[in-house]
Amino acid sequence: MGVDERRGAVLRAIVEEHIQTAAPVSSQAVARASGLSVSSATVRNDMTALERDGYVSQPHTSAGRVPTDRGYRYFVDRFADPSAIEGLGINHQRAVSEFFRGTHNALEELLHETSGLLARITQHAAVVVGPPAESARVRRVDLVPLQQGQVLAIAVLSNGAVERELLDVDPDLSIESILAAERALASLLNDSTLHSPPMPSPTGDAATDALVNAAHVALHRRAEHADPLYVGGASRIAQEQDAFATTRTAATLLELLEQQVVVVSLVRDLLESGVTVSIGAEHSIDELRDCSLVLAPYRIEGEVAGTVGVLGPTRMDYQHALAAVATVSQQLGSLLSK
Amino acid sequence: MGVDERRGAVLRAIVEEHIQTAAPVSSQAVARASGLSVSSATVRNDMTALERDGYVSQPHTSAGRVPTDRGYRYFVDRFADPSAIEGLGINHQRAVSEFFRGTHNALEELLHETSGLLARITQHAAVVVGPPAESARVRRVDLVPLQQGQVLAIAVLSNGAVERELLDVDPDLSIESILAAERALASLLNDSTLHSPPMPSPTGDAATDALVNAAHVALHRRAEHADPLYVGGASRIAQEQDAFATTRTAATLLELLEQQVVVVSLVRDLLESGVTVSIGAEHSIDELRDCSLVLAPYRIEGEVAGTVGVLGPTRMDYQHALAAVATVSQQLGSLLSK
DNA sequence: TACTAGCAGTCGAGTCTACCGACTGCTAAT
DNA sequence: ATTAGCAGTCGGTAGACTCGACTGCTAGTA
Repeated sequence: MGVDERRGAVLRAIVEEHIQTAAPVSSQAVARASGLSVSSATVRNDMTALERDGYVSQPHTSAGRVPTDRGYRYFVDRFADPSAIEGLGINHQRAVSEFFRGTHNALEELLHETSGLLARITQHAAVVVGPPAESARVRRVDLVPLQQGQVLAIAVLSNGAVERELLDVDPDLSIESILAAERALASLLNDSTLHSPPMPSPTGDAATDALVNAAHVALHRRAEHADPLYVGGASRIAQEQDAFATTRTAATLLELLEQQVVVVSLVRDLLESGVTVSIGAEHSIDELRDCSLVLAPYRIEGEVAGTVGVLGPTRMDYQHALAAVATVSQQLGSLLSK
Repeated sequence: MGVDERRGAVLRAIVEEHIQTAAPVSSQAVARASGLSVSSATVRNDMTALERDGYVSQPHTSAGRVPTDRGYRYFVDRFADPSAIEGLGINHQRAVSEFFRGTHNALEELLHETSGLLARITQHAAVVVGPPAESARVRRVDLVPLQQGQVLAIAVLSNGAVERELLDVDPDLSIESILAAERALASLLNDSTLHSPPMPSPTGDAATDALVNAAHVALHRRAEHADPLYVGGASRIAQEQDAFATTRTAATLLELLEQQVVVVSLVRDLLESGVTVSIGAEHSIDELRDCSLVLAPYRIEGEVAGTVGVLGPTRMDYQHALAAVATVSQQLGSLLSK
């Protein structure tokens, strides 16, 4: 076995051991656990080399080594097999299957529950990004008068999502005008996507036209900037006492998840560049310095529709997380494709 | 000033000081801050009496006093004026007004954003319980076929809420049957509440009847057990380092909020018995032993429709929290009443 | 050249001690 | 009834010390 190969094995042992124990890993522990039959002294030599190259670091002089972001990266690229669904364990596999075999409600709830499932099996916070409303076709449009001067515009999309916007209208607007607007909207939008920009489409009646336009604009706007984020198991972040040492960071993390927007765009950016594992400082958001993100897109009828992901400390079980997101995304996709 | 009166003042000073400093309060501090002109020795005597009666306690022998749940209770009952909206401060008042003057979307979003507002001004986690769907009238019912064998049932309620359930149906069901079912449902439900139990209503066609019934049952079930909880500022819980000493409790708290159901029923129970402030162990849920809950119902057209509340450590600023929930609930109610 | 054994050195973490200071409780005086 | 003053209690902090888990290095071996 060449020396480079052995160093890889040493790094692997360090990562695996550290993931298990959460403590710096000593040369002895590696010599014992790696399966290599070399002495701890040899491991020590390799460790200094690994440290020189930036794969591991020492918290302080007389301590074992801890993987750096770069070390984790090497480990993931080299040793983690994303297709290894067997990394899940039979119990979790069964849990996933059962979950998706059960009955579910409209899209939003399914996605929310999926994030809970993923959190449960990975023991980390989980995120699910829904399919963008853009790609779904409009199945129905309603304009429902709620009270004087208020109309609720509702669009039902082919994927089961329901977009709605409250509109303020002229209180004296007649029911007939609303109905006319509804008809006009229906013929305008049905079977098209909400993504396409609103176009004027005169019906002859000014009040009706105004309402049609307002509803169209509102629904379009919503479809534009809302692919919602579902977060499950956020409380796990608070449990990760050791990883997010200061309570401070845990709190800011939770806040970040509450705000949603940052996370959504991060996930989208990562996935667009084909990244499925983002480790520590690799992503640019400062609050996520100590976190890793393991992602998998799910496909509806072949098209990438959204993303499921796990958010945990950099010291996380990547094998397991990868297997979990792979399984869940696959099953979610096939359920949604039906 | 009688001795009982003075003891009340001492207790008040202890509570107020403790809320500010988070530390046990010494007799000197009380003598200095209470406005009473007595010596610390006198205060000490009163303190032993207060301790004997269970209003305060000593963390250890040579420490100051800390209010007990009972002490907070007395303080709230006696000194906190729930109608004291001026306890909010002009800035917060303005923030609330501006929030409600801005435009908002459908009910669910408004409530969610309201929880965020309340969290922001109180610096604690906030909850909003939505109006029960039961009381709202049905404005529209849709049955939208999504794909072979799937129909989405949608009910739009007069309060702007939209309830939906996904139904599995016979894949060969004709469009006409679905339309017929939709018409039947509309005449069955329009202007009534979802609360009333489903009744058979034969139309003559078996398949249609089955669908009508399935939709009705599903929507009714949903209206029954779903008055949803909106949680804002959950991350504040993690920030309360001192109050929820162990990370453990913070995590379980967050989990509780995620599960929703426990909190919803607690809030409902409390409000039914007219309680607006529940302190520490007063509520029976063990995980909330160190928390207080400050609630205010909001009314839509005179009827109690839901609740807004603040969830914080027992050591919280009750004055401010009371003022906040009072203002927010009042404004939320009047917005929803329109 | 590649590896190993063994030793010296480093440093964190835990324990012990002593001490300071912040309180209280009590007593005696007003 | 109130107060002043004093003695006693106890948590928290700082310093000294030890222990043990490491590493790095050097010299020796295959």
